Amino acid sequence: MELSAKYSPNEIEGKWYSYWLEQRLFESKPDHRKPYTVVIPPPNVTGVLHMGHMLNNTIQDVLVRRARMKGFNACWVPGTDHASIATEAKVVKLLASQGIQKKDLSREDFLKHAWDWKEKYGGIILEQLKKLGSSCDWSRTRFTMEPSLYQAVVDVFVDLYQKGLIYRGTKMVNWDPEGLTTLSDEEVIFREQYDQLYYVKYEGVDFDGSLQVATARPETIAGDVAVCVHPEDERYQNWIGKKVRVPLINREVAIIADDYIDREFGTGVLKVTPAHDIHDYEIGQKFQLPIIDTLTEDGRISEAGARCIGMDRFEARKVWVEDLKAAGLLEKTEDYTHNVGFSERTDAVVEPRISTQWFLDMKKFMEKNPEVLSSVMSDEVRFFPEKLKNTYRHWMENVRDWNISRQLWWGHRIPAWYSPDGEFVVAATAEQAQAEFANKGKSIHVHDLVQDPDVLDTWFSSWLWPISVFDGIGANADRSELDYYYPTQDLVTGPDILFFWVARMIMAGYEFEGKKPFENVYFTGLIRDKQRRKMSKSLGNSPDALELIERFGADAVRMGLLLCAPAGNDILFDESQIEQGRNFCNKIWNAYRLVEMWEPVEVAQRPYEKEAGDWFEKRLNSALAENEHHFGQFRLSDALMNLYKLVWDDFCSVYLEAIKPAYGERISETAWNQARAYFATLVRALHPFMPFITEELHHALHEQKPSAACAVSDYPVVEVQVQNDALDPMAMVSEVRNLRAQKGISPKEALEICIFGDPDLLKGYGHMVSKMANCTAVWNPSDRPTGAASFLVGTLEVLVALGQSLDVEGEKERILQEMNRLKGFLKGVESKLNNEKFVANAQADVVERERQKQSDTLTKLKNLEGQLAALGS
RNA sequence: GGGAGCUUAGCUCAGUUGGUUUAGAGCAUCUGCCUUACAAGCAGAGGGUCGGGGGUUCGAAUCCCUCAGCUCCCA
Repeated sequence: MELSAKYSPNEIEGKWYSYWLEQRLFESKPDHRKPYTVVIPPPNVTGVLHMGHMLNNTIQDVLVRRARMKGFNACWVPGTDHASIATEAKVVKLLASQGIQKKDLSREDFLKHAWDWKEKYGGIILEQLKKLGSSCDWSRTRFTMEPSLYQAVVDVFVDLYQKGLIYRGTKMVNWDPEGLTTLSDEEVIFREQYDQLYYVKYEGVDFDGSLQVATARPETIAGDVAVCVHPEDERYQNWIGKKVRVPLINREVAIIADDYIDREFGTGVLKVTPAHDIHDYEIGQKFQLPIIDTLTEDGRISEAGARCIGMDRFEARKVWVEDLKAAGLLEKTEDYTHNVGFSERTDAVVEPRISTQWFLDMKKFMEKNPEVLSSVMSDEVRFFPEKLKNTYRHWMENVRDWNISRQLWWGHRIPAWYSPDGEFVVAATAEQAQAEFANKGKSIHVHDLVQDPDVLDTWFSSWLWPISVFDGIGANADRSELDYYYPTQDLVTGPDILFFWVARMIMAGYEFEGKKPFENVYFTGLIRDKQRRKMSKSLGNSPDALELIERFGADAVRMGLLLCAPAGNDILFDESQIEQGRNFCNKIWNAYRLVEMWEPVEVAQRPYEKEAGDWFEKRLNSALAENEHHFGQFRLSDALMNLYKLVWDDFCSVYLEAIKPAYGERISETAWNQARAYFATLVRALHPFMPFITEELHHALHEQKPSAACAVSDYPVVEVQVQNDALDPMAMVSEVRNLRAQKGISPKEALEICIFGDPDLLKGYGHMVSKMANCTAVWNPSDRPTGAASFLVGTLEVLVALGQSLDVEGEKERILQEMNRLKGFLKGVESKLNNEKFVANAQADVVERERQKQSDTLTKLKNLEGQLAALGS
């Protein structure tokens, strides 16, 4: 069969993915084996595959495939997240483009549209993950809003309410004026913004003169209910307790004093606007001040705002500034840089707003579940990279109550029921709510109960994911699978959802199962472009993930992403990395072509074949041993690089070249079989990283009849503990080749080299060295050749007779330089050895090593002196 | 403003409790090669006073102090 010189991934990837699915190799059922469980971070149901997903899922797939080959019962559970606010925003936008406003729709009609959208686009991303090669158990695909998972969320809410961990309260929350919903603290993204700081004059009522107040938000002046200074601020002592007039509004408000005030900021006078700032709100509470909410829910000026009513808050700011200026009340303006909160989903500027919402009491929760923090700090749950433990602790120690209600329709509806007079109970169903009311002595007809219109924060369902995908939570829990698969082993996710998701899964794990949800968390980096910019739609710097797979092949893309992706490090994406992956696939492919091309013959194994096999076997075993270590530390890019070099350098450039039959000869059957066996081992070691090409070659190398698919074959194990050679024979080969390059001697021209030193140093590799360097070696001849170029390999001295063509002066110069370098080195070594404190204090093996260095260097210097003398001085 | 972390070759990164032949890798670069597996290739080479300064130590990329620059998290 003629094989193309170029590897074509497109022809084989689809074939093997179908094969894996037909053989049901990714499906998992509880059995006698140890489980290895991974739950996918469920992508948004409306999402499409982007670079972040590819990285994340490639890492998961590497871990899962390796575990599967190692004989674990590997179970990778896929699924999607309903993504309440994100999906609702998309549906609203889609409807708007069709001329339909959400407010004109009933809840039922809107949800129908949303489900239609979900049916149409939901799961696209899962199909895309298959293109990447993800070995998920697709028969287990879950969705956070499917009936049983929905029910689990409702049951959990009721349970936590009954335990007193959930409460309904009125406080200042984050309000998204575009999404028209509250947000948790974690959904507010602070970004630095350049603004103006306005110095506004508040005229005295019962004193002459005025106070100057610095504010960035003049449009909220109508909500001012006081001005506040620091009690010890000498500038304002006389005015505390007096009154000023709110500019343009003319309301008289008191001058109060509180040590919250930062005297250095602005003029040291704060306008107190409790409805629109969390700190002002707290001061307002303390001084029992009224609250004047001057904004509407969509961020416009309300009736209470007195001026600019109905105008957008930022438009109103401009008008306010103009009017203040016109009235002579704006005294100065200065540039001002501060952090402004934006909605994670809609990017609208978030408003602090007083509102009645549902909260999870974090303080009580953590008191009840101290393991949530301690398990991470003690490495019961291990974080990779470890530094994120600090971030986690900081968050846990400062976290405020979790606002879990959202003013949306798409999501799990809050199971709270209100009687006509406004009282509420929490219950899973209306009937149970009715019973609850009856217990309280209230007889209410089911039809008169009104369910809370709000839904729950998306993360209030995803925090159950590692439990709920196994149907192990809620009133209808079935523990049979959960007991087998839980706790899961590894979680792979981005650091951006450490608080949103990882922390809360740990919370749910301990609260509902009394156990951690996973053993290890691997945090990937963010994918950035070459200029370190985040990938984003608006910048247009995000490559089309599927198109990359189409162009380069999934294996190449996976490799390109992994090569430079240590845990927690951002990935600077560059297409050249994917090219490197593609080139590697091509290299492997061509290695296969070479091996297949050979026609073995039944003769005794040749010495160079034997030596090359011995050499490669050592490399193979030490690389496999190193990789066990790398995987233990989740150092996937190191493990991959290790295999890359093993295949490209050691296997292809050295081993295959070494056993390659000379022109007109044929490889021995023994060597050929050995080469194919090594190749098959490499293929299996590479499989977790590059599943497609390895599956193809696995079948090819077993002549289409492997005992099992590569995906479920045995992961290569380390055969023997490797004893490193005293001298790498390839160092000798490189030096000879270097000499050829320097002297312009063709590789085709055979050389005779004289080696002085201990022949044992190259023992067992003589034939291989001869073949690779195209030379014959004479050991320790009695006569030194004249006119010889020389070099050192370790302590071995090598001479190559060049006769007339030798540049004697140049050679001398080179030797002198090398001697100088060695003398400097020797000086360093000897100053250590002559230092009594070193010899006395350093560990014995360290001292011994220095002695070895000394003697080796002296040998080298002696050799060089001999060479110099031989050249004539 | 509070906290965490980073700074090693042109680029991206390793560097294990301070000592492993006076710092390693991949990519990029340079030189020579169309050698019948692969030019998506082969062979070879060059390149860093480990951000600056100070200290501890027999010994510092590694520990401490300080200065400068950068990143992330939280408010």
